[in-house]
Amino acid sequence: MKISSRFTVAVHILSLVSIERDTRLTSEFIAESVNTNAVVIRRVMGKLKNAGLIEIYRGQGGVELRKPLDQITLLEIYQAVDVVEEGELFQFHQNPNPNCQVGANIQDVLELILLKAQNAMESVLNEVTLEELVTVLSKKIGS
Amino acid sequence: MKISSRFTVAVHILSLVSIERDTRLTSEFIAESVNTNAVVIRRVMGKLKNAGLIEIYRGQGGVELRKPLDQITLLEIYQAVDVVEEGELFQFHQNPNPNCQVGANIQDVLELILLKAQNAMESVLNEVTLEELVTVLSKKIGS
DNA sequence: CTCCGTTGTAATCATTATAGTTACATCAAA
DNA sequence: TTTGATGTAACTATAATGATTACAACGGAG
Repeated sequence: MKISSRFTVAVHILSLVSIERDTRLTSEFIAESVNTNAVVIRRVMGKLKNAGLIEIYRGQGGVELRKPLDQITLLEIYQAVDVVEEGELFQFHQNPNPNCQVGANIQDVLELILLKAQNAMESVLNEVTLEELVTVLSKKIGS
Repeated sequence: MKISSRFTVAVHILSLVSIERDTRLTSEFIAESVNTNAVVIRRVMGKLKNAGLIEIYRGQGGVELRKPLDQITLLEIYQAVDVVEEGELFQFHQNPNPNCQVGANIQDVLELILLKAQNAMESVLNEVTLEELVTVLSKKIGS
């Protein structure tokens, strides 16, 4: 199991938008950088737009960030593209036997722990902003 | 996206084995507690056996833990059932454009962060033993 | 030694998510 | 009005998941 590349693609897109501020980016251009189809890019960008992270210009094309880089966290991007449902990273089996003492109670007990685990992962994403990422990326590109 | 129920089913199985120590558990019995097919249980148990967590008796049936409860962490169970590949919780898009500065460098930068995120999640699993879980579960059953 | 219930595992199937692709209506600027 | 871009539906291929059937192999009870 892997978390959909929609998330890493979204980060790629936003980094591009940030670094190529002077260029008028089209979905076709971005698709070439990511190495996928332009429609895939448009779909991800549609979600980023719905989340209020970017503005997309029809007609002539072009994308703009709607928030300062240091106010966009990786968690926001992750949530924008719907890769993991809230509190449901781990799949439980449906309808365990309520007549079995273990079956009747295991999920409540386990769920507490798994929520904590998911939360720990997402907290890391919440602590990193696009600004930090782009700074490191720019340095890497410059060198 | 959700992490396969193999993991939560495996925890269910091991809890049952621990709590029903006096019973000779068959895959059919366990399947009724989980509410699934006996073959699904046997497949998960096969992985737990390969990981050295349980001993399974053919012929008459029956399962036994091969390690003390306090020496089995949820992380070990998670790894035993192969639900997430090591360091690959997040899917990257394959072959980003090496001629694009962002495409050529974004993955290295992002990977560091995502490994940290995965690690944070798995660390929580590593901090919880079956003993702790079964203790809470038993209390809940007793009350 | 044979019988019987159980495990181990292959094979098949339905369902779902992902990602790619084509097609085309809609839009906005030149 | 033309042109090139976006938005989105529709379809496809691929893969993972979980359920199910079938059956060989095993091992204890009689």
